[in-house]
Amino acid sequence: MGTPPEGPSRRITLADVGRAAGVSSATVSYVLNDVPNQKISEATRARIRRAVEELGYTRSAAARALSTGRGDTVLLVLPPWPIGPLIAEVIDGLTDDLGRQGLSLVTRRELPQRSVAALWRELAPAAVIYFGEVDVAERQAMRRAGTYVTSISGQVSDDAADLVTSTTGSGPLQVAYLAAAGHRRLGVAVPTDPRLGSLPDGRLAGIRAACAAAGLPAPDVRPVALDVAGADAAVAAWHGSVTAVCAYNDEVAFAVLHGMRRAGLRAPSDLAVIGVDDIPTAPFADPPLTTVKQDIAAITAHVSRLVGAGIAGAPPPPHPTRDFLSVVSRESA
Amino acid sequence: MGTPPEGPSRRITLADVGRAAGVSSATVSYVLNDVPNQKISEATRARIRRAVEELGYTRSAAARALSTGRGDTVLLVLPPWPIGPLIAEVIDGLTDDLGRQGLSLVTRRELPQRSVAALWRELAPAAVIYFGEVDVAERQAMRRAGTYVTSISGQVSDDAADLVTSTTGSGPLQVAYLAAAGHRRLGVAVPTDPRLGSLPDGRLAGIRAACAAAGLPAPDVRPVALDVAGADAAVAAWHGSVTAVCAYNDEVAFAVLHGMRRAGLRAPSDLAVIGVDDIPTAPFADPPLTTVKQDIAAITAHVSRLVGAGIAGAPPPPHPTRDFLSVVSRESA
DNA sequence: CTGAAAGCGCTTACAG
DNA sequence: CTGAAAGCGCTTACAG
Repeated sequence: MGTPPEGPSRRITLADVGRAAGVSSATVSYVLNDVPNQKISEATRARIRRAVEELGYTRSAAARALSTGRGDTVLLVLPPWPIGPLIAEVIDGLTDDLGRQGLSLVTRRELPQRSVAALWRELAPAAVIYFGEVDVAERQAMRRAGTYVTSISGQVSDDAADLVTSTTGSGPLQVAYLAAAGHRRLGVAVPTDPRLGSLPDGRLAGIRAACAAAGLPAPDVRPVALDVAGADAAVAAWHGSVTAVCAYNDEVAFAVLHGMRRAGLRAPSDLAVIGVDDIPTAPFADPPLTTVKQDIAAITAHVSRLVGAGIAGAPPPPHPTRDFLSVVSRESA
Repeated sequence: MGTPPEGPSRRITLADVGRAAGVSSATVSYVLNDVPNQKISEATRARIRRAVEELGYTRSAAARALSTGRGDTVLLVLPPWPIGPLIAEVIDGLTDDLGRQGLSLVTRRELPQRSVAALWRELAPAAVIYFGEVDVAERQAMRRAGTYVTSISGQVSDDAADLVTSTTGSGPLQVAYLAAAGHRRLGVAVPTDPRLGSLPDGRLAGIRAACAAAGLPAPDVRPVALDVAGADAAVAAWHGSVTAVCAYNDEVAFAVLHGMRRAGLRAPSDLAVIGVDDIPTAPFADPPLTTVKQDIAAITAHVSRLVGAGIAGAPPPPHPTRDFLSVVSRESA
């Protein structure tokens, strides 16, 4: 029913705890926040903690945010492209990892209408994590206001300070794997979803650079739509001219494999195919899909540490040397 | 660097806007919130709106939450099971739809350690949306405190008031589709992931009931692990004894199809297979997967309306009569 | 070793 | 038609 709350539902406050423990609310705040240089006896601390326990006190995020000028939330800005299982995993990992540090992950889709800056001002999050490119001016404004800003990005960043986490290198890894298997003429299958924006370009650049570095000819890049006939033309063009194709991701790889089946071609003999992501169905592709896997758990763990340190004003943790990337070799390449 | 914010980064407040517009902060608050019965001249309103614009004012979520006792956030409690593309879509849709109502979707994974109630007290969200079962006591406590609670659930709910959105029926739909195609002896492929908890049981119950209602014999239920050999035993057992299988979801269907390939069997002639979800790669299965699709956009739109009405204390929107479900018929069944 | 008090930025009866 | 003022629940110099 629409009846307003009534009766015994008053919120338990710091003052309530203080009263129960026989101290002021300030003291409670001190012990709850482990404020240093505040010599409070162990006995008092224990009494306070017990009162907290007994009353079931939880502090108000709003009040805390208001008085400190900064909340315990971390804003993850989701790009407008479709959220795949990978991003889901990232959200997941970040929620867990940050939660362990007392931070609440808040997710916001980046929409053309609503500016991130507006949401940022409203929420006053402790940090914001971008997923991809960051507007330089926006980032600076946030930093000036004391918000830690970082990004999980495919691009190499120009922001020396903390935009460090890179999840690329998948393209080069695909190329290296195929080159090691003796392939020299490579195709690249790029998706056609316009929502992906310039994302495929970055991946593509990585592949092109890797080909050049390895002394391979420039790859034969072709769009593959995610529908049943999407790969037909590309497969026809590749067949004979190219011996292996790097797919933008596993979904595109599935489309390519399907196109090959329609053309009576087999992987890897007629055309080797390698994906990116290792989605759950990758092992059940026909043939089972060789793909590049990102260690999402490691990525989120690192980003969480980065954010934690950044908020505390501590030096950032050393950037992991390994690349969070590996190829899982199955049968398609 | 770790330097604290300094210089011209003071936050713009209601009072600033009031000063600029030559009114009190209270008046600004009134026009910004469209408070009724507060006869403020159009001229004043315009002046205020211009000041807001010029100063780039955005109100502090924390202060607002603190003074109203309720934030503009909506907490979506994510179940501990793995987040698939479907849940990602739900998050997505809800973020969009609720955002349009001025509400911020906040997502929290349900973890064994951290209680939802604690987070709820901290955040003081306007509403919480569960994904599955809700603890009755917890729900009541939240409601008593004025938080709107609802759930997107597979189970039919006992909570007459507002736990209305049901996303099940996929099982019965699978059965109906197969029965219409002349199948009578059905298999069911259930996943083995322990994180799914009792979820498959609900689906299974639906399938069993549908079989009984359609006069079909009880289905032959078998677990299918999501690895390469996972479906082998089940496929061997089903072959000959059963003519079609309902997979718990598309991923399981992929595993079954893969097992069939390993056994030299073809769908649908040897065994028809139908999934649930219509994941992006479903059209590229071999053969293309027939599956039950949920209209996520419609679901999130409805839930958003439900939440919006619930928060406002308005009567809930009529429950949509259609079931958000349809089968997309491809070749596997 | 601990507390009184101001302040964070809003909302909202209440008074005029 | 509009404003002064109390209050939401914290944090944090400051005083003792």
